[in-house]
Amino acid sequence: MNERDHTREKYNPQAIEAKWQAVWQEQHTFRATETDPREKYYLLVMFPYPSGRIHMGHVRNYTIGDLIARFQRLRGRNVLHPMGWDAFGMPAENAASKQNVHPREWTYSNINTMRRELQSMGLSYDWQREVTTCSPEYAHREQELFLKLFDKGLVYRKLSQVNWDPVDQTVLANEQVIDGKGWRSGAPVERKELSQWFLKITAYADELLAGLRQLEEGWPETVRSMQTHWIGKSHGLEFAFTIDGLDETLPVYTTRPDTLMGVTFCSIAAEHPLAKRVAAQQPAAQTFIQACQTAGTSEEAIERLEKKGFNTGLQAIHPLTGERVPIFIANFVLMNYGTGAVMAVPAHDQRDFEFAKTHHLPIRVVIQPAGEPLDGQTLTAAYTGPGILCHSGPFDGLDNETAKQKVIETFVQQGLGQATTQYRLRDWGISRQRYWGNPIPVIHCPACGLVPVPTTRLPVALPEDVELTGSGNPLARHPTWKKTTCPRCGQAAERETDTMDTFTESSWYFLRYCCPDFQGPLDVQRVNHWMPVDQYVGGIEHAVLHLLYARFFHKALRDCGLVACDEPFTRLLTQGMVRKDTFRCPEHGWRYPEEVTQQPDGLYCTACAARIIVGRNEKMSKSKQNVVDPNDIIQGYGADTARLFMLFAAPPEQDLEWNDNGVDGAWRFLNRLWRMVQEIAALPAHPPARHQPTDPALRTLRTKIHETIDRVTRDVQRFQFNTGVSAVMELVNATNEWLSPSTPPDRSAEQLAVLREAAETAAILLNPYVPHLTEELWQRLGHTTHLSQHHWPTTDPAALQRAEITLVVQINGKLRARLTVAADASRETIEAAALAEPSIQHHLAGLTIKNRIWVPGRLFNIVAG
RNA sequence: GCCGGGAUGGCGAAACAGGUAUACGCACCAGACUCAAAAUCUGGCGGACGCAAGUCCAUGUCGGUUCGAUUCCGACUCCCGGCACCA
Repeated sequence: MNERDHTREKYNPQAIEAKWQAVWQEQHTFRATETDPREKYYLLVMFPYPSGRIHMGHVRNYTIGDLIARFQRLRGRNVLHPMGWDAFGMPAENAASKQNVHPREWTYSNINTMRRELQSMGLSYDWQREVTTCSPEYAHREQELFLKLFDKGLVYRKLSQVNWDPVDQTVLANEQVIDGKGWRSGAPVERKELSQWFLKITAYADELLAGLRQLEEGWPETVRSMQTHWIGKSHGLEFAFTIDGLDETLPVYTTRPDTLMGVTFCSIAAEHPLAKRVAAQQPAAQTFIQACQTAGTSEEAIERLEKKGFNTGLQAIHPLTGERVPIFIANFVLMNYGTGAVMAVPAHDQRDFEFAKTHHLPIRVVIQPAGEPLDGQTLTAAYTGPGILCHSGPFDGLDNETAKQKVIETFVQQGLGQATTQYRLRDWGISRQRYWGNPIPVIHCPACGLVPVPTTRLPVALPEDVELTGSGNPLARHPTWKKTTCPRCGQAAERETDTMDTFTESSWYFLRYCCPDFQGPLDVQRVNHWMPVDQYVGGIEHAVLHLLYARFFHKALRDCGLVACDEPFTRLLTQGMVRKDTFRCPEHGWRYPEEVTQQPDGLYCTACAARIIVGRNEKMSKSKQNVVDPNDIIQGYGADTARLFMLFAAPPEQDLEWNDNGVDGAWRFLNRLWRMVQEIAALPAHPPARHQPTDPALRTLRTKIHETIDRVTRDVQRFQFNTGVSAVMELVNATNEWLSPSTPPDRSAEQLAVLREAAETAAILLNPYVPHLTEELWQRLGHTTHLSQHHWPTTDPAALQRAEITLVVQINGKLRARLTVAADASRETIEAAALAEPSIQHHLAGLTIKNRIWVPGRLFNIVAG
């Protein structure tokens, strides 16, 4: 019987995982306290919406977060790693109306399921800090925060054009409208005018923009670029045209003051006050305006190609030339950007150009590019590039960038206009006409107007008895809930029936984690102990929505004195999606893998024998029938295998292709590791090596151990988790060489020492990846302390010194020979050895050496010709 | 259209800071063990030519810088993501 055969027990992940999860829970291993003197590290993962069960996206997100948390803990940090539930929202209401359960019941039941699932993954959360946003406690604290923002003047109510989702019967924020459709229902969004609550995010536009520069190191370029674009800051000139025959003016905003002399008409939005005035007198105008507003989205795409307008018959007078130009109501002018009216320069703006072509308006070139001169008659598209001004009176001959400044100066000097800054960003509309959200704590009093609910009368609780039909506003329909008295005058009054956008909850949950039990909005001391978040991990899909709102909310709370730092998330890691092949049958649509049969020439539908179309890898989703249930993997292979596969298959930012064979690979590796450590644990006990051994081969193994420590440490720090795994795999492979049956079973003391060091190092380096297995191996290696509370290993500089190195000999940059030499060999020795190599001599035959490039420790390149 | 990211074996991917391209894993092939299979172990595995030693070619395409380029620069193709009448 050889050494390997009596390998005792098999790796049993279910038993091991249950065992260690229980230990961690009982001993509160991952509890974080503010009194811990070690340096704090706040690791945050985006909390889930409790939709029912966890999916692979969650598994990936939380595995990555857990790896970082465990790594930082081993590195000696006091780690805060909390978890909670983003629990308000529409699905609960939909489920309620369909299944006749209360949204609260549905939500909490899902939370219980998902908490159990997350716990089965062995994630190192401090569950004591669990936060549930639909809890009366959280809603209470949020209402308090709302009132603080209200007092700060950051909340207001106004009549506004809203995006109305006709299916969900609710208002959507601009960010929630995707391709003109509701982000949730997918229904074409309509325009409607309603009184809405807003948070003044625009008051922070400049700071939100400037803050992105501060995040250059820690945030991905894509996210910063998306937010920059979303904020959309631009500089320009605001001035007014006088209107011929009317005693009012038409203010416009332009970023191209240099094209001022090319104006041949003006365009105003359909919702512009002037348009309404015109409509009052001209029925045709009214018809046109209505057409603009009711245009469905499907038609809108077509409509976008065509610039439509209605000539009001009014004339605008150019402030510098006095020229009269027509004013159009145009379907492409937006009311809520700039002034809702634009000066039109068809020669230098593509939209104006198209409009001018369809309405036969003059096109006047005022900027000439270097080279071929442009002619308005023959132009086929607007010229938007740089050039020299012409037909522009006093500005002729200036380059257009200088002209921008000159035109602005002229307007300012003559009191005709001013330099202004515009933002694309608009205030955050938070009103939702839903039940399952946090009520806006304001009372409408007929006498006193809008009166905030006094903090002593908070929280405004949701009524339990509510009828959910799936449409309209349940709170407004409730017979008694909204009836109350005015806190100011005591007269009968009504509650606000709008609830807050659920992005409000996720805008401060990371602050609540710092003090989940605090009897007040936020415990400033504890919040400032943990904030800012050192590392935030989540999906790229929140690049603008959540991540912009949260930054704003945090800054607003800072200005209320509740938190000190300027930016909430120092570093951001956006993980890629989990994808899988899709199968589609021409007859039956999307098919599950088990509904597909493999034939030599392809895949066929089991139901109808039609040939299957194998789609490209797509994000896992129920509709595509390409989901893999994480619970199946965890039950079949164990959480450690699932975690290892997730971390090994791709770097975190990249999309990950789910592959069953890859899961097998992870499983096999863990078994190999298990057997190896078992075998070493069975050898005579010996403390791990502290010094380099005398045996050269053994020295190489110990060098490998320390190189692995070095590589994994670097890889984890730069989030290259996959290569960290590779490094440990190499170490395991190298160590196994010493355990194979061919090696003699009588082992020297130094051999026992190095083998033990190898086993312990592999265990600890993999602990953040596969915590249960490594914890078990650690115990089996004879330790009584827990690996989760151990410290990360450091490298022995002596072990990293290789005695021999292999370097490369090149001729003209081409590899011609490899030399293994003593690490301290001199350049002369190596050059002589290199030139003595037969292959070098062969390739140098007939050539003269012109130059020698010497890279110590790496290569020697002979330049010859 | 604009902004951002990417393209390396049959596949997922690696290459710290311009210096051995294809580490690690998967799949596949061959062998060992087995009555057999699974598991495990050993070996092979970018392409072409060659008995072999070896030679040449290859990191989306084309060009440039360099002794040397997957890496830097320029142009292009394709893919992915975001934004899209923002004046």
